[in-house]
Amino acid sequence: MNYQAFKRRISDCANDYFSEDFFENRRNIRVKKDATVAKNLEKIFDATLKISNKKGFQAMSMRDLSRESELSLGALYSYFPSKEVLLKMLQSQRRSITKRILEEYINRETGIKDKLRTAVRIHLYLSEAMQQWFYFSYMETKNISGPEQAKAIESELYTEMIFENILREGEKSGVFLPGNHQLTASIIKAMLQDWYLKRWKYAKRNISVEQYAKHLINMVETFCLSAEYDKSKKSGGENGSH
Amino acid sequence: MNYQAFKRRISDCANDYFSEDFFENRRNIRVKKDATVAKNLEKIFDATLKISNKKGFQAMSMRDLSRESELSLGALYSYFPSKEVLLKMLQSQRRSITKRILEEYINRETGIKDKLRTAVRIHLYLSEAMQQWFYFSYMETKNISGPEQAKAIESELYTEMIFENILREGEKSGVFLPGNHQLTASIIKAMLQDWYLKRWKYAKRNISVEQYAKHLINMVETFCLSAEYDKSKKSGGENGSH
DNA sequence: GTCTATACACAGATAGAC
DNA sequence: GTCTATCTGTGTATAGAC
Repeated sequence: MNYQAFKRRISDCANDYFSEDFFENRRNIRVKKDATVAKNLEKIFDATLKISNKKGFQAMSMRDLSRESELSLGALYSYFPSKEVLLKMLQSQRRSITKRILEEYINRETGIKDKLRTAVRIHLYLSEAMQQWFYFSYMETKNISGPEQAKAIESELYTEMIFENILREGEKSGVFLPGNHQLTASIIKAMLQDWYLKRWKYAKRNISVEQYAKHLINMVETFCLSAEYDKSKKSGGENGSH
Repeated sequence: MNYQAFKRRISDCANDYFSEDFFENRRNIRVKKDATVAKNLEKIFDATLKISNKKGFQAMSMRDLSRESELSLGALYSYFPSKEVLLKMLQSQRRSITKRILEEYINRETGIKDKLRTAVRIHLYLSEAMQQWFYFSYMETKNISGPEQAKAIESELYTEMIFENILREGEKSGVFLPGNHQLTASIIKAMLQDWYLKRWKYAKRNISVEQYAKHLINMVETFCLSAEYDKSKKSGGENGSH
């Protein structure tokens, strides 16, 4: 599975505006026809991400959004009742996609070593395919009050737990070394996040998502794999990172 | 050098509002007496960081700041001509401190392995001592236009270069393995940043900055140290991370 | 469904008394 | 040096025509 194949695979389900998770938001929308809703919501969400990633969600005015989305101020407000709810809708729609795809790919793997590799790789691929949203979500949800922030934290811990569980399970079967798996999982998460938080840097250096994935997997396995499973380390292994 | 010792050491110079780097900002301040300026600037900066870390700098109104800093709106404006300049002043003052201390400690080391350890450790200690500002700087400077953003990027790359150079130098003397040092340095930076970006998480888990530093150094050395220098790996070394 | 015009609140910044 | 009172622009959100 490389990035190109991944991107083709998810392109169908990416515009799913009427999945279960999103459905409660449907009542916020005054417009009747589903096709119109899907088309315009996508314009609105895209515009929101584009502007917010330049100057922040707070600093984005509804007039900015109106210009970029090519809908009038009045029209915008028939898709959401307030700017705050717009953010909630965007978050719930994108989070739903992300969770579904991540789980789908990880559950497909059986070997524990492959599970770790796939988790790293798919997370990177996802954040590459939806870079604007991942960045947005990281930067904006911290400033939101109440239940929306709680969901952001939950989401952070959820991904982390995936890695922690893989490491723990791997330790039991002797594939991974014992250690502070929670802390290691946190740090893996941090490394994954850097890919979308510093996209400008890696783009400038022509680091592809494949290269980054390899380097990261190499680093994690060097640290986590127990001796008998660790074939590549200190031997000039084939993957070339070292 | 542990964190407590570090904190005592830097507490004197932390409130240095009249160093060279900051001096050009002195003319923005209408108030004459240096002692008054230092006292009130600290109140203003602290309040700015406190409010901004809750809801973002954009969302912080001057009335919020007035309340928190216990200075009237009018008084505030005798310390800076605009909200935008306030941010510049805060950034230049804190950046100046950070750079000075980081260099001071790293240059003190001679052995290359110690240099790496100290760079990691002092960066973590600094971001622990000035957590609010590190967080603020990360979250806010992305949304700023022009030269201020350029400075943020420069600062990011500067720290990264410190690590890249250490790894490169260590490779020459056979202490570190060859590899993509730039990429490894990026990732080290990401791991360092996680400490202040996810402070809430580590606090809740009672992970101390010492523990985090140890884990991180262990991880980096496992990956970078060449075989003959790597004594702790796969042998249940004394530091207990594995 | 989408538009234009507008209500109303609150932001940043200043004036001038003390 | 610090205060209160106020100016002026821009923000979110709505009303009502088409």
